[in-house]
Amino acid sequence: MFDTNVCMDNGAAVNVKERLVLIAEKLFAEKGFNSVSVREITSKAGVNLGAINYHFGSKKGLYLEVFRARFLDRARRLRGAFEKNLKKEKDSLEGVIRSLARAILCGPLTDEERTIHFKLLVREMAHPTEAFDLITEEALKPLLSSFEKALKEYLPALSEEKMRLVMLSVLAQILYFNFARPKIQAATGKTFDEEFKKALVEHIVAFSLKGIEGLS
Amino acid sequence: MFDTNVCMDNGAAVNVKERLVLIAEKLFAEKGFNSVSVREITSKAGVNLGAINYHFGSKKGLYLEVFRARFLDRARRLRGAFEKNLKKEKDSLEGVIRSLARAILCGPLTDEERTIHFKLLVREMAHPTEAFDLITEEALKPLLSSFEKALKEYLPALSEEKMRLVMLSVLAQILYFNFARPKIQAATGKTFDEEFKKALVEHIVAFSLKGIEGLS
DNA sequence: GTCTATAGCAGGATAGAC
DNA sequence: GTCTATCCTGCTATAGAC
Repeated sequence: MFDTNVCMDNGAAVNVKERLVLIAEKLFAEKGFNSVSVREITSKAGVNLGAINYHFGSKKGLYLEVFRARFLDRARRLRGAFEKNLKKEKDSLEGVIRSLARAILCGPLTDEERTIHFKLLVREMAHPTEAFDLITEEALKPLLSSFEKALKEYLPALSEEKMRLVMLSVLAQILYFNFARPKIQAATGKTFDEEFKKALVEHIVAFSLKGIEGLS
Repeated sequence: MFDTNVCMDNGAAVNVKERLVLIAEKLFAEKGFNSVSVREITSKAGVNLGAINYHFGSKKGLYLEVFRARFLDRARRLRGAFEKNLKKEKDSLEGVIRSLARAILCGPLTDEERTIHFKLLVREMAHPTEAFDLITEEALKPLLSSFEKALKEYLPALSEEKMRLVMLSVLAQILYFNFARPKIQAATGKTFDEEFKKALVEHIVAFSLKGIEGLS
């Protein structure tokens, strides 16, 4: 009669498995793997305590599923947006930087998705688990090699080593502005609204563009 | 006869309380508060399980003591080094940036101290606890206002808002290069030795200097 | 001050009814 | 597939011997 896996939650129909992944990634991003309990996940998802072990085998299995099912999808959308931006932007170094910054900060991700995405990423970078290789191979390498290839067109003389450092400096700012919101708010006195985010994008583009040009 | 609080550990004489703080800050930095147990701390410190509650009241008390006794001391040394560098450096914007970058990355802290310091800082920025206010008021604000004051001399036209963003961009890179070592190593193929660290300093100085100049 | 023992609780995982 | 009840482990914190 009814598909008992499906229910209405905030207007979005999702089954139990999906709901667990959705709630879990929020909590894992916010507090880290060890600071989240299966009891918290299941109660917030409104499902049974045993559901995680039934569907994913273990808490760790759910954590990995978050990356397989959600993180990688977002990473692909980010990379797609970057490459689409590249074609639209004017043919310049600034165009390349702007394409990346816009893809990540104004791109296909909602504000909440972006927060989750980069908090998960930073956590894995600081304290790698089994998900680290997956992220590196399937998400970071493809995006960074696209970026590197685009940069090389305008900076043919820049050594590969400097190129890597440049990409890390840009990444550092993007990750930091997403990760350290409490500090950013304390330092600037601003709330993280759309206007402020746009100012951040402009800042990162301007700062990084000159920084990169200065190295060549 | 003997002071039973004192023992030799790797050549350094420290009492039980100090040993606990020393070991605890390493573990808290590496894994985060919730992922470290008092059993792990006491056993690695070679002291009794009850010692933490006896000396600090609770695990949280020990965590706060890490910041009061160790973090703030390092922060003061960092700020002192920055201001000392400022006097020695040539009178220029580059001198200001270099003073900060050198203070933090080649300054009074050992490599291990720097790793611990900035991992603790990033954790508090991402997920503030009671220690956050302490850090902000006693460590970050003093250093950043020194930096801001020095910058203003060479960039009188730069708005306060842009100044704040600049400082955050510089901080972002420093934090990231200290926090995301696994990723940095994966991306560059380098080990984190002295030579590589020097290259990182040079990179951050060069990248940020041009980035800042471009904004004025 | 330092130790052992243990209280008291929360964690992940599982078994078995429905 | 879902639920409840429960096992067992590990946690923080404390009490009390020495």
